[in-house]
Amino acid sequence: MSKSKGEKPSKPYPEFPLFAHASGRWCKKINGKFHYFGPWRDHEAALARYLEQVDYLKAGRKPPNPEAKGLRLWGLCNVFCETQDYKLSVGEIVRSTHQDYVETCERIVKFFGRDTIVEHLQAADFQQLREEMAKTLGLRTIGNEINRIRIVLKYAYDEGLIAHPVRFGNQFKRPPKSALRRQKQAKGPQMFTVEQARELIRRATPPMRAMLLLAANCGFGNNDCASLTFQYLDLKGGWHTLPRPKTGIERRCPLWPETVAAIEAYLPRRPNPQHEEDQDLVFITKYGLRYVRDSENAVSKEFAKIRGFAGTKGTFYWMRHTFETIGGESRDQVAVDHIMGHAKETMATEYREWIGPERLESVVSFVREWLYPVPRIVVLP
DNA sequence: GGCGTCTCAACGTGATCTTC
DNA sequence: GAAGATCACGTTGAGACGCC
Repeated sequence: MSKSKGEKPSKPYPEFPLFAHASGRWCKKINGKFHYFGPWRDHEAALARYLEQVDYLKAGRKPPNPEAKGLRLWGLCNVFCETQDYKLSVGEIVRSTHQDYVETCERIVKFFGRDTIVEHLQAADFQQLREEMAKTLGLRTIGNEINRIRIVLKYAYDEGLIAHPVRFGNQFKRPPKSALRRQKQAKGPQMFTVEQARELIRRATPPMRAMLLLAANCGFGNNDCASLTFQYLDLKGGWHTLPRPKTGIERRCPLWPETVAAIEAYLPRRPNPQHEEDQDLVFITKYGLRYVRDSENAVSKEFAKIRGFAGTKGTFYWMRHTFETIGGESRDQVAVDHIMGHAKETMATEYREWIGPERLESVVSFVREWLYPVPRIVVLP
């Protein structure tokens, strides 16, 4: 028995994406397979359905059933983001973390589709998402993103928005530490040779020379330099006692004569700070601002110029890596960690009350001899 | 002690605007 | 015109804490 479908219609307009299939329906071939979107008699409804489903079909996923009941992905993301808005407003999280969550929500809505029922997501869906992320993101970033995606979907279960936890599958986990280590090794060492370090210091502007010497001498990073205040700097005694801004970990370090001299050479040229709260900062940009601010890192940018002159690659932070590596050769890792401001919460650090200054001096002298070797006088017998 | 979860901060870059 | 500031976005490293 054949149904009469009438005369096969032509496209209502040239850009219309579907074609009239002999079965009486509007059709489109996607990924090598024919999909049907409605009868000839209602081309607008067929087009609307096509537009709803095309992204899912192109991605090789099943489009959601509009009649299906359950929490939709966009609904979950809205509620989750409202919670994060609140956390941001009361200071529980910072702006960058809030932004990370918003972008994670945007990513899963874009990939899975806004109308996807959360409880319909399966391990295979997450595997596809991971493969998609792997096309553009590094291992570390994929791990962090996977983390946040799991947080969003865990939130749905914790809040009672879905009856069962989402199954992510065995593949949708942070990359193992071994893989992260392999990727790091593949990139090669991120430190300067002694010739590169000397050339960078030699070619630097006065403030950058002082900052580079602080990095080589004390393992300072960009923000350490930008946050250093006179309160924590004893040029006469030759010590700094700046706690690490990132962690608040206490640390102190003896300064080389070269470092003291570079800071003293810079200070007469130090511009006046624009803002009252920056009065005590040692390093100020030529426009009177602090070097590292919310969306600006003038240390990185100024270093990039010097790096160009010196004909080397790397970042300012590599000098910190260099200190850690060369300092480690002194065989007193505890003293190196203290100077670096690393918090290693072991029982030993719990019981250790202090580290003698001679141990810190020994480490920085070791690095200094690497950078500025003293000619040895050999006394012949 | 090891690992997973959650969070935060630092680093890096490019386009565009502003100031000197 | 050059240098620095601003904005936006992406990437990476690491600490705190809880659970097994």
